[in-house]
Amino acid sequence: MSAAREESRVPGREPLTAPVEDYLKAIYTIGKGSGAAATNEIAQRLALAPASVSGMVRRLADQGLLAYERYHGVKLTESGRRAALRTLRRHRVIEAYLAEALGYPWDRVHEEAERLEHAASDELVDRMAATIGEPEVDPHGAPIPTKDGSVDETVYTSLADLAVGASGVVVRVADEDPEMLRYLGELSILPGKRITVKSRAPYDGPITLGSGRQEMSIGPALAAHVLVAPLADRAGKRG
Amino acid sequence: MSAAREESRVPGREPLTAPVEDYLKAIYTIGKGSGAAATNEIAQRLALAPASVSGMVRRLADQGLLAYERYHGVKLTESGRRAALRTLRRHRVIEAYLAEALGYPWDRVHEEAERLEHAASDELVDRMAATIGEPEVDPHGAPIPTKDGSVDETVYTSLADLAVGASGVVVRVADEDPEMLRYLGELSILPGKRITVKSRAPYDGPITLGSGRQEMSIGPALAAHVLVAPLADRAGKRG
DNA sequence: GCAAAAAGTTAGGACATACTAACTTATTTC
DNA sequence: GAAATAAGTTAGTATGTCCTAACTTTTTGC
Repeated sequence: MSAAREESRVPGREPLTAPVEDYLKAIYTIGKGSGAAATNEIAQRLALAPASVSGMVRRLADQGLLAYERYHGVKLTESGRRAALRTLRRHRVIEAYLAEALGYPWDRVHEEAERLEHAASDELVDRMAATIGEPEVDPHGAPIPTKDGSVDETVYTSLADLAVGASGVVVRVADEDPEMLRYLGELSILPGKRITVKSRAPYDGPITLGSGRQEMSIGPALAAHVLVAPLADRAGKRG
Repeated sequence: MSAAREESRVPGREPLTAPVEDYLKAIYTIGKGSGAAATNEIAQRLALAPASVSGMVRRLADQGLLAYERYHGVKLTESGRRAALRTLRRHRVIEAYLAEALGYPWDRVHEEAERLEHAASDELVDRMAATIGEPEVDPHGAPIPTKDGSVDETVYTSLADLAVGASGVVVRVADEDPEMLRYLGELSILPGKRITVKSRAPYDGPITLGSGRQEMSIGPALAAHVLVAPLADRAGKRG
């Protein structure tokens, strides 16, 4: 009976709990591309008290999922990174599937995926991906990790950093805030859209954008959440 | 801050945890049609120690989900019944969806649904149901509760109880054991199949069945897991 | 380079869920 | 109807995750 309960004691193969998966995801996205994640950042992203993070982080280090030095933040180990990417893949495949196959509006896929990612098996996720044609990005443009754990880690410019006069194609928008997503949708600032920065008012003022014949103005906070692939600047700076 | 955490304190509207949903489902299926559920039965169905059930059952009673009298089993309250049926609906819609939309084999939908049922929102479940045409039963023939909490509670005869010479249409098979489902699939004892009991060997011996031109023999344990709607007996007893 | 501020940690506790061991109540059997 | 058996409960404990309060370490700003 105790044997039955200890089943697969292969080290590092025990299924991770939902909170653990959330920590790993958070740490991965914070420290994306090598950086370390600070306790407070993790706490903020997960809406937890910093003290809780200290505690959890120590346990995760014991499990070999991350490297932890007291007072100096954490970094995922290879095994932690793999686990994080597995969860991220689930999340993004599920988002894409909900949007594609079930007609979910793009502002609500995140919340639903946030719960399903912990319950869906790898097989389910793979079937979903296959059914909608192995998408490479989720509905917000975030790249979907492959099964073997590789992701596109290209770093894009945000609309807030694009020079006046420059153009870019929207590749990705922040996915967590439904209201923001609805607003971006209204403005039709969507992945794939081509946008030009017409002008930028001083003192963090509004940024005026052109897209096709449309012209609009958004604040820098919003602009920071829109990532673009810059296009060869056809016009130089003007404005 | 404490206000933010106590949010929706409407009594009986707090989201239920996965274990609680599992208890309610188990209690519902055990006491289906009014009966009370015994502690040991609940424990067995959930693979828990009876002591754990005693503890949980008291908490569920405090929450108004069931009526509990020490040493005398439990019965769901109306609110408990509603919660159980909500979970059962999720489970069965998910099973049906996995089979229909994602090509899941019928012996594996149960396990996957067992986890997803706790993570899927009502909206997701409703979209799934709509997408596959509002099915009335899951892949094993179990009736899907409607959104407003009604279910078909017809009690069917099992193949083990069908008289020799009698015929019936398979309406439902037990859903939990993948191996059994695969075996039934091989024999093509599937919901919708018409089957006649040809003979029954004494002392719990094998039951011989006819279905179309096919003839086969199964044990009474397996037969007990196949529910049928008896057909008017066209031939009287013979054999 | 030291004081104030920020960041992070430990201590101690809560809650949900499970367990085993020991006990109590109910049911069965003769 | 009393003893044996079955069913169910309580007591005490463990684990995972979270919290607040108090403390320590690091960083920042002059």
